[in-house]
Amino acid sequence: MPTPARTSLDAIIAAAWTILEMDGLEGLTMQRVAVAVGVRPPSLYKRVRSRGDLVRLLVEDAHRRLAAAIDAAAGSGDPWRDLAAVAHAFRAFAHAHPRAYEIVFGSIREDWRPDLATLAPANDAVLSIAASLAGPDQALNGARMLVAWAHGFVSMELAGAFRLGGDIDDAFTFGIERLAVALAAPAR
Amino acid sequence: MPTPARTSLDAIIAAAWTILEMDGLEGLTMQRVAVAVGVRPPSLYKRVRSRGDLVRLLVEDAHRRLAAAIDAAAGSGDPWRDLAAVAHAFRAFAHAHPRAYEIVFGSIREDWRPDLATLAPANDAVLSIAASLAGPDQALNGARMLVAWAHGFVSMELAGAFRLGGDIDDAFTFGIERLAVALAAPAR
DNA sequence: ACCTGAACACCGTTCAAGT
DNA sequence: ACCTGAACACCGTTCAAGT
Repeated sequence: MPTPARTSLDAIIAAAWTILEMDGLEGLTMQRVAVAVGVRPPSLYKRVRSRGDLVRLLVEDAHRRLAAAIDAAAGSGDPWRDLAAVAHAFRAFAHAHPRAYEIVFGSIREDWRPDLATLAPANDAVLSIAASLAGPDQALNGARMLVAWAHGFVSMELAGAFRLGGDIDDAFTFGIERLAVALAAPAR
Repeated sequence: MPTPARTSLDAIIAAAWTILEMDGLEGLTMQRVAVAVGVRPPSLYKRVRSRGDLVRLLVEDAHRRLAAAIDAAAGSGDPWRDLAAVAHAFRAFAHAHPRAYEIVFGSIREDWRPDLATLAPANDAVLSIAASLAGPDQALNGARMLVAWAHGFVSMELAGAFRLGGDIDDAFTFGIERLAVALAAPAR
């Protein structure tokens, strides 16, 4: 005799986000998710293959949201302005959703990595900025320099790694300005 | 009646490194460490307060080794040459000891973070390079830009995040050259 | 068709008991 | 003084049994 579904994949993902943003990956247990959606742990396996699978769904979701935020920030037509806008949007996302940011860049695991297409809008935006500033030949190198710097800065900031004082906002703005100069400058 | 010690803190740390480099943080269990040093899990708590405490010891050790590698690479007197040497030493360390690198930059946890003094040699080397290139007023901002870029690049590389093809070594060299230009250039 | 209790193989950690 | 088995409170996951 069929039993009505007592939860859903969407409810599970929503509950997982709440727990993840509160207590991080290590706090995200199947037991806590089960309690949050009102079923017993074994029932979760009707919607999700494993805990790892659930994490993969969250990583994909986070990728999509980050890509959308970056894409929305670009498009002014001025690469200098776009660079600053994208960098600030990137950092703002990380500050607003630190755990989401963390799992996007922190999950080494092959099986948690979403499709390249999910990130395509963000990739395109950054590549276009880099091509405008550094020329099409150096677009990929330039984009990698931009993303590496932005990710390194934000992840160190979130990790509390900037411990020598000074103004962090100022350091971020400094980086944006000098990066634009560096990309636009001819190689020495 | 006293019993002779059957293991030591050094043996525990050495075993932990082997396990960590092989299977990462999640593979580092007290049970596996105990087996590796030839005691039962409860005995580990005579040398180490907790698993977290053991991880903290590893993080400290990794910090020291990374700082030493960076310090050794600098000191030519030429900031352009030093910048390249330090960047390559930094990347080489990450490639040679990916898990050690990972726990140095990846551990958000307050209680795992070692003393600032452990990193002092590396901080000094990078600050000195940045001061030479960008001037003393922008030394801290410049150093933060350098470290953010290097860490972002290497961590993305280790995570397999550069997925659009192209030559990664080339992108790294490109970054070094443009960073030097960017720091040495006057603000626009 | 979905949910559940019971079970299994793991964790980290504590502690009384052994030597 | 150090080591151990047993125990506790947790994990993720499977599966037969219930509705």
